[in-house]
Amino acid sequence: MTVRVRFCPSPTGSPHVGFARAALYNWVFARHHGGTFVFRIEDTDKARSTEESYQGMLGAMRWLGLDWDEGPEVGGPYGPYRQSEREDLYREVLAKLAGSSYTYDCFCTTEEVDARRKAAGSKVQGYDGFCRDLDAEQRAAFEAEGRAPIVRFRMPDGSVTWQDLVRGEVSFETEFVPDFALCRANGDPLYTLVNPVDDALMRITHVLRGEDLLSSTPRQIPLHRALVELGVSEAVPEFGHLPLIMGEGNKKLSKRDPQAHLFMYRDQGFLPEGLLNYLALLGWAIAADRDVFTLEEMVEAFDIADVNPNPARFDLKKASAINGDHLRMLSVEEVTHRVLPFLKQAGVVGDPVGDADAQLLEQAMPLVAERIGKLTEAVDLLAFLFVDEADFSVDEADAAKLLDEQGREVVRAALDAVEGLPTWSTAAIQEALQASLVEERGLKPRVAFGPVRVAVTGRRISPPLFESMELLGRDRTLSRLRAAVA
RNA sequence: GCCCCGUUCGUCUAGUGGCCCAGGACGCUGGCCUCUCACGCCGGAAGCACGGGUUCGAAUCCCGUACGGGGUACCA
Repeated sequence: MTVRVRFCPSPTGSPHVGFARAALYNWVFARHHGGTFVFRIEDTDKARSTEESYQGMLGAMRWLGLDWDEGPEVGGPYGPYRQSEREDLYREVLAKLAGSSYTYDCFCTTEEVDARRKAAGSKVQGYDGFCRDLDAEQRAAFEAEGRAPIVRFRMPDGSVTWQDLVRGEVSFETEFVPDFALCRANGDPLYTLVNPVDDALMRITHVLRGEDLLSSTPRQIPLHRALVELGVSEAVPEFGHLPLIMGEGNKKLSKRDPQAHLFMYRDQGFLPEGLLNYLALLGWAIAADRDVFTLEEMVEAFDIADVNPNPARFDLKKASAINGDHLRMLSVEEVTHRVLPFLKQAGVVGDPVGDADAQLLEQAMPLVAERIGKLTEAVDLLAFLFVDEADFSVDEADAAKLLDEQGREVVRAALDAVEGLPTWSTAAIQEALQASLVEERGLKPRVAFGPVRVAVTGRRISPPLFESMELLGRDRTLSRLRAAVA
């Protein structure tokens, strides 16, 4: 049997980290088994779905590098893949169900149901089955009142049990699972119908989703069985419920939580492979003593049975650390390529990049590639090399600390030592400063080079000083040293 | 309230009855390296929720309790 899995977000709001994790696990599962990864858009809720959000979902998948075999823009044999374009299909299936004994028409309002539940002192919430066995006369009476019925699924007696791919055996007594609505009174199909119907129609074999949907499974399995019985599909899929990702306060990470937003990580300079690696760790481990790996390695090693069922807290610090490890796995050329958009956006280099800047960048990147944990950090480290001399400024707080009277004295000495250098090279600069400041004046290296660093780069934290001075060039370096002591 | 799921260092995890007086990672912390910051290296503190069983033997199996989470719509 060929594995077919799907990832089916609702385009409401911006994609969040739970989105990325669910997409990742489904994608990896499909790739591991050589199966098909279906991307479907669940936009049946017309009031909440937006085109902007839809575009965001596609953009998020592309940024993450999770490609889909069937879905929007690539098509496939079971399309269309946006539920808003599948309404005819749902109405067709709904008609089949309505013509069977698996469903019944229900005329009750929510208020009536609540009132009856309350009066009966029932512990169970939701529908009470009032309309299950209406006769023709009762139907006629409701219709005479002008009521439009909805279609409800008739839950079977007994229990629903399945082998959850992540949790093992899970079982619900159906007395606690009320008959549920499949459509609105106006005929609009609901998620309860549409999600399992699409899984059935698209021949999905494994449903991997968040634990928040665990309690909808005892409704979906009987519905799937009915669909098989009615010839709509061939088999009931297997289910696996992934642990939820928790945020602050140990609540499910919600769209309201700023840490939840995927694009925040992209904009902060996370690598998609770094974020994905971290997300994979929330519920899965590749080995006992290892937690940095590539997507390919994950595809190779992934087994849904190894996924941990308990919820995990999102830890930004560890996510950053893993991201840093991935950054250091990249070649300098690759880091340069990834950093470039951030440099352009910050206006550090032009767009397109000029020849001189490109050359300078190529020389400077080896100095910064290893010392950043996020792509945006390169911008701060590199800006001093590219800025127009007129716009160069020294960080005030850093200047206050290091360019005091004593610091300026050091800078004067540095200026003397370096001004007449016959060759302007890292080695020559280092030798001259070392001799003058450390050996001659007996200064500790950090005391000697700190003020010079601030004067030349504008900050206490910078790429290595002597290399920086060489790259900056003699003229600009000297003018900055003079400016610092003026 | 009711139903379901879960519970190993602060956090993420390894562990599927003896290899565990519990291993790794992030974080924290002492030190080394060092022109700053990172990186790298060496060391430290820190955990099997609790109570009963089962067993020669339990972090691992069973029951209960506590705690946490999810669900409970004509949302998805």
